[in-house]
Amino acid sequence: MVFIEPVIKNKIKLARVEKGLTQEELAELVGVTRQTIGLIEAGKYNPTVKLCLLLGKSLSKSLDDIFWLEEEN
Amino acid sequence: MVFIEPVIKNKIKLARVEKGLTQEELAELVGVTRQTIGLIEAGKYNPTVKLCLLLGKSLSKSLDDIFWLEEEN
DNA sequence: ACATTATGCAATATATATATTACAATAATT
DNA sequence: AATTATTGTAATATATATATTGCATAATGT
Repeated sequence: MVFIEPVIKNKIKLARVEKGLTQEELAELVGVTRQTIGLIEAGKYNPTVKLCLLLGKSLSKSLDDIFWLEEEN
Repeated sequence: MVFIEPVIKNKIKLARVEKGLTQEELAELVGVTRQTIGLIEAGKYNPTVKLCLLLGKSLSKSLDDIFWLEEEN
């Protein structure tokens, strides 16, 4: 039984820049710190669904638009 | 400035029963304990996006199908 | 060149997601 | 009715998401 570590990807940075927002501005919109946004964009944090939903709302994107599982070939 | 606490809703229980799975079976599929599934279904946990993606995969549903923000009227 | 803004990153602290164990309550089966 | 399977819940422990502070670096504007 081999457990494959799933890889979670996101488009937060792309969607944020499209909206003309800085990390700090987005952070304030969703109620977290700039560092948290930076680490999520860098793929180093596994955010909670509550934060993901707030990010989607602030970026006018659905969860499915922003977050997905990278398929293991 | 009044901060409204967002309410996160989910359809895990409905989707799980539709698939004919017990909490324990779903828990094993996604690699958590039965208690974690029970608490998520009861709306008492705010799961990570990684777990949400694995739940969606196991239940053949997208994130948007399962998780949403309850709108404040 | 200088000042300002935006981002990266590291160390430590705190809050909370999740595990573990256990028991009670309810539903389903025989 | 008795047994078994499923779910609810509580107490404590652990892992990790997030905050806080600070500094370095890159980008942008004057």
